[in-house]
Amino acid sequence: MVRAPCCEKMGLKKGPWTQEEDQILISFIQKYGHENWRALPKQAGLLRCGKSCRLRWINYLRPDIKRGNFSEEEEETIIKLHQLLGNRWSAIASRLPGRTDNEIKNFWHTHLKKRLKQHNDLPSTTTNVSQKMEHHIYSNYYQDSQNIVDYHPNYCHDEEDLQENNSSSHDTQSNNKENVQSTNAHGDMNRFNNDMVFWYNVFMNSGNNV
DNA sequence: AAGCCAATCAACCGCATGCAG
DNA sequence: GCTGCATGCGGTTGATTGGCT
Repeated sequence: MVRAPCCEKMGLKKGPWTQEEDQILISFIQKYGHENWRALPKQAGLLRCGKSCRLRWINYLRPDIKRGNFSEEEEETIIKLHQLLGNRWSAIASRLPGRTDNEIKNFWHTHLKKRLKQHNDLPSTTTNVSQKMEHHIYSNYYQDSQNIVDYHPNYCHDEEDLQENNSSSHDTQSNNKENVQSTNAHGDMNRFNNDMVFWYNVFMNSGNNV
């Protein structure tokens, strides 16, 4: 719809945050919360746009943020969730306490994507469950470039959608899904649905075991 | 020591969505 | 139902850092 005014045009500051700005933002939010991001910088005396403040708070200053390297468990969770949800980083982040969508997105692009690409090259040497899972996923969905389009998990919304996975969709993205899938053979669709249900179950059951 | 290059990650941009009037 | 505002989200950029020659 209508875009918020650009920071530059408003004479607002861009670029890296200073410690001083961080402090101002933290103490303001601790005192008054963040009901209205747009009004916040003005009230707090920051020369930033609300969007920038929100991002800084969510991705860096929030007290419950977990910083540092991702554990193996977290890595595997991200991989599994990415298979289920696609590039829905905020949905993935919501299942990883203390991690932000931005952090996960960066981690995916810099580490996991690369790592999983390598997995493509070692077909039968996998030993543990997660390795087998990853291999299964990639041999099914990623090896064939055609499948990347046809089966891309972006088209699946989240667990709720998966549970009602055969039903029709209710937004534009899902309409695209229908359009894309209508060009596929029914057999492919069934395989897709079966696999998605399978991985959904794997994921739901893996919580305590990974 | 200097220069180059790749990797990393914080931050920005633009679009989508939800909601109130 | 339409319009406009606020926020959320995903993609992308660009500055910084670290490793290599």
